[in-house]
Amino acid sequence: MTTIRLYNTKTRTKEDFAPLDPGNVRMYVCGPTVYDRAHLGNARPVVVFDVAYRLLRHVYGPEHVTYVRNFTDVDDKINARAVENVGADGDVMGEIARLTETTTRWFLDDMGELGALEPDQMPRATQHIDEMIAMIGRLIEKGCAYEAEGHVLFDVGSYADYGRLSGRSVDDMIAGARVEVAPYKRNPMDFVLWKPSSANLPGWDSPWGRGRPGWHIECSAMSDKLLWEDVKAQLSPAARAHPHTFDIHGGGNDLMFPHHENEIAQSCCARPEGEFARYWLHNEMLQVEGRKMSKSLGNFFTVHDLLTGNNPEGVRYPGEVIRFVFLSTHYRKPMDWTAEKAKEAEKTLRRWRGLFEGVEPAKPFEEVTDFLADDLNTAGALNFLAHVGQALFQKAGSKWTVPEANAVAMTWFEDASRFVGSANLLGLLEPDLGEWAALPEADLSGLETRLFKARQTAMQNKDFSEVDRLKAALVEAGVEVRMSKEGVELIPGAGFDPAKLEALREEDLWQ
RNA sequence: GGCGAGUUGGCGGAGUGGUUACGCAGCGGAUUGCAAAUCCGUCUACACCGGUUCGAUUCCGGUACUCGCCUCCA
Repeated sequence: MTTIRLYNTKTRTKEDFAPLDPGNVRMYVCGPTVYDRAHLGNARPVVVFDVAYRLLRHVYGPEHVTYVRNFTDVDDKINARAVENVGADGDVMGEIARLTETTTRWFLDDMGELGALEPDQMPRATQHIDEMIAMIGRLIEKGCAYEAEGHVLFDVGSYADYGRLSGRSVDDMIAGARVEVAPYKRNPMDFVLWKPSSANLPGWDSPWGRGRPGWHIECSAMSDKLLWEDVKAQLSPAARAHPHTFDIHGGGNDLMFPHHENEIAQSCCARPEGEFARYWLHNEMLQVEGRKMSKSLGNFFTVHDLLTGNNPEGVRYPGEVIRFVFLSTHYRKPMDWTAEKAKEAEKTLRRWRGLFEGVEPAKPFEEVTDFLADDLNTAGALNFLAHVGQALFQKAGSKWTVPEANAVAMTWFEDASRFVGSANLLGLLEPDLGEWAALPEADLSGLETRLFKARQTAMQNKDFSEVDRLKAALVEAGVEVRMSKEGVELIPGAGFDPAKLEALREEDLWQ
């Protein structure tokens, strides 16, 4: 069996991944707060951990892997946005329900376009308030949390390892803290587990009055419930006895502190006989055109903006292209989204698509697995595929001899052609993904015939004016035109516009 | 200030203790109604300084620079 190696933030080393129970591999990833469209940065962890999920499924079997990603649907940002949006009826609660439901669906749609499989479970925070209240109660019992002015706070002084994941000491953090400290806090670093809520905002009854949970406790409670309490009876005896409750916890590295640090403190203190996640994975941040993505710099894009062409280039980037760009940078390196990169990605995909056209998808081959098993080396896997493509290409063009240097690549031919031929090759390990935003396709056969005939006539007349008009019209519709004596090839490009193409068919030019 | 990551040719980006990465762009040529595509050929590398070594871009130490997080933000 393939040994997966993962860089564990907790130990700062690449480790062999040994599941607590190979029959029940469990991964939790922090999901979005649902108050707006997902931006490009939100998408990176989704794609990264989608690859991790696929790899785990490939190695341990789909039925032996559980992936949980939450939706944070109770949060200050949601409340604030709802208050902003609310109509004349002043129904803030109704607006919150509408907002969270809509943005949740948007998120799933957009991520689906990027070829991300849906996690096995996608809990919403509001569905697990009871578990959060119970966990907070346990923390108070154990002396790790205290009530103050309607709030419940976690006492970081009660957890000796606080700061270990992110490599900070509490003293340093206090010294460097720039935020004003609420007077009721025992320690400036103490964070909120429960806070009061006003009557017009979401709130739940609790031993500490009507209120709502803090952000950090949500993930602790949901991961504990779904990846430990609900499944521990089915675990192997060894896994049940193991101090760790589940295998992998993932997220962006900006969540390392304070969010993940706080999760660890909460989960470990609520269950002092044990620990929490065994491997911690963090993806690096995304940049746009070399700079941090921010609204003020005007380089802020939602995934939807890129998919639909609502961006400075006015280009609709298929999800497949976006995914390719993501995968071409290792997840622990900063990734720079640039229009040029996206253009290159599309070109490469098209080239591969052409090479492997008509080849049936088949089972993945182990070379790709090996790359991914080495700490999710997606860039290496893509490079490997590029090599295979090169070999295939050279084999296809039989005019000349294949150089000795490519002899090794040639031996991959059989497996590679079957695998890479998949229209969904960026699934990398599971070629059959179902529907997602692939490169645009269109029926251009009639137009090809028309253009080819016009060109044949023109070759005899030596009058190419009509051919040029037809070509210009196609280019205008975003179609790439290739002509030769043998035939005409029309390829829809990034700027392809089906509506314009349909309009073309109606014109006399084409009759 | 604290914590962490990175620095490969014009650009992107793998990889390796000694042998061409690769792609894009460029240049020269073939082909071509124009063009595109394609083909052939070809130029630019491993931040800097030490150390280990027969030999380092690859390992170790230091310097410089860049970036991210520490603040709602993935």
